[in-house]
Amino acid sequence: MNIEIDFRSGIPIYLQMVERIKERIATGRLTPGDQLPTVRSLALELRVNFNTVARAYRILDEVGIISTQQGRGTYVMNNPPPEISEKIRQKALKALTHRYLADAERLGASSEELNQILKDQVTHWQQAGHLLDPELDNE
Amino acid sequence: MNIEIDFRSGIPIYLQMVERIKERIATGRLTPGDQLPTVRSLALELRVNFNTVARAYRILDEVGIISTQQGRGTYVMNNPPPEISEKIRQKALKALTHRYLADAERLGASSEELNQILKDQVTHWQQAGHLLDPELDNE
DNA sequence: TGTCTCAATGTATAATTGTATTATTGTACT
DNA sequence: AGTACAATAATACAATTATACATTGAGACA
Repeated sequence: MNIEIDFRSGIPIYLQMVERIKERIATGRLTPGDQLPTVRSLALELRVNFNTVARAYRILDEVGIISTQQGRGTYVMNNPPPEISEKIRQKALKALTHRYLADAERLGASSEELNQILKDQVTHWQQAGHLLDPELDNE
Repeated sequence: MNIEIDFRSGIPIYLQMVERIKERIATGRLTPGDQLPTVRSLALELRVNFNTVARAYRILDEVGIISTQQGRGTYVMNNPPPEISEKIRQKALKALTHRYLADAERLGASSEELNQILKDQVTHWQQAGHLLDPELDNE
């Protein structure tokens, strides 16, 4: 990877790594789909603890620049989609809704049941500002 | 098989697969006696290691939903009793709604816009249906 | 008919990868 | 000195993958 870190600059290592990786992506030396070094290999290369690398990766992941996947590795994400026109956006939203309702119907949902579930989840959506993960626990 | 999994959701792949397959069975898209894809073919389709598929199958096997047989394949067992099936159905509906709202959020939909679109489409869906309560607009 | 071979299937175990939690270190400030 | 806090490291853990293995069944063939 050949990233340069200055241990005496006073700037935290993980922040330096975030910047260096951002640069790589911005300049095209890293492109969507590319796998970044594993936290351990990059840590070895930079003579740093792998948790420090993981911290940098996590920051980039939260911003959506890369995707870290346990057991698989970390990958450069697709470039943020260009501004989509309002009409296309609305069309996509309608298609999405159509598919959703079709699936719900297949699941035998009545309009009342759907109404209830939507009200419930939209409330959470608005309160949290984002959506919570569905519950996957068994029974 | 056309199963959808989200590598970024933070939910383990094998658990996502368990849920998706449960949904298929609960909704009758997979019926008793049907053969599931081999661990290798499904793994290839999902770009995943076949052991991950095997892990999902094993979980479903232990619960008695499917039957995996070395050298033969894996098959859907008899339908689970209705009360279990109903639980799975509800959970599937909630997960479906969650994914829908997450996608809609990504498209920049406000709750008001969503409400309008849903009202529109539900009208077409069931002529009788008034899906959303008006008070959802409030606050 | 028997059995041999082999491809396709699931299984078991270890290695690789990221994650979470806790401990250590360094630095600024009283 | 002492305290508080951030950065880093140590350790244990969970998910996924890599590799080798065991089981099954279909076909070849004597």
